[in-house]
Amino acid sequence: MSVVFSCPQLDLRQIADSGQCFCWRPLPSGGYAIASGRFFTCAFQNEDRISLSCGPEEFDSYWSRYFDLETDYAGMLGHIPSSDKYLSLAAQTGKGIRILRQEPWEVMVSFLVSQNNNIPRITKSLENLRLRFGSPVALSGDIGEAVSAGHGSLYAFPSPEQLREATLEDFTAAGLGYRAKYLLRLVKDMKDGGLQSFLEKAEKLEDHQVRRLLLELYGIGPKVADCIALFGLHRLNMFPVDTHISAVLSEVYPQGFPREFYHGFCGVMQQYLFYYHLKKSPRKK
DNA sequence: GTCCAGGAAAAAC
DNA sequence: GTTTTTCATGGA
Repeated sequence: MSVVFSCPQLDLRQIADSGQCFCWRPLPSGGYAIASGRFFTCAFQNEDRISLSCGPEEFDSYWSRYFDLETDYAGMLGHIPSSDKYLSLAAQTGKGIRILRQEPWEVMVSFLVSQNNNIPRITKSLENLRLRFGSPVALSGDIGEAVSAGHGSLYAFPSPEQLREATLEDFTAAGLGYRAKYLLRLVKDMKDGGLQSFLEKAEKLEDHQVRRLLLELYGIGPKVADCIALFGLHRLNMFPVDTHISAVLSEVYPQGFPREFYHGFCGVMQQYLFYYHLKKSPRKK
């Protein structure tokens, strides 16, 4: 069973390489196995046409929203003036990137682990958490074959409650390094409905207040807070500054990035800049 | 061996 | 209040 849809501003490979999600596994056949929440699908692309291995009901209720299909990315791209050569080139390079509506908890943990770390190891650590503490996801037959062939994840990301019995040693063994103590505290704070009340509280707040709320959590600083707000809470105006963006700012925008001009969707521009700089950086697989 | 990776907490100034 | 040091770990 599959759903096919068309979307010009959606490139699976670009999204997979954009560093906003760590739960996509490339399949030998060219697509990706994607795990999010209690759902699991395989995605394939042929030019503008995307194919998802799920039923129409699951597409309407989950994946359509996940891929942020109702947001107008073409309009944002069109807002970039040709006078900004660098951003124009970056946006042209990554015009298929969208900000996914991922599960907030998965994003919180992912970017907590991401600090002073590299993408392959982040991916590995999160995968370890799934294998050790997550529940197996239900797969229909054809998906199961595709996934097992690609050694994809067959486990959902563990909830705070599923992680409650985990010890510091467990998280260290998963490869978190010194970040293990951060996750231990985060689980303690978010279990037993803590996550739900946190999200309900955040929903009512302005961007800068959400940021402040996130900063109160142990192990979450400015950059990680912005990433969680952008990728986990879909606050599209957040502009996380990491090592890559910092390099771009000093090289291209010594006066600072014109955030006011892109008010409301600075985070999308940040993704274009990040992806472009990441692609140019020497560290390749 | 050294350096770096989507940084943040703790210590030192 | 601002700057510097420390923190695990694996890969180049």
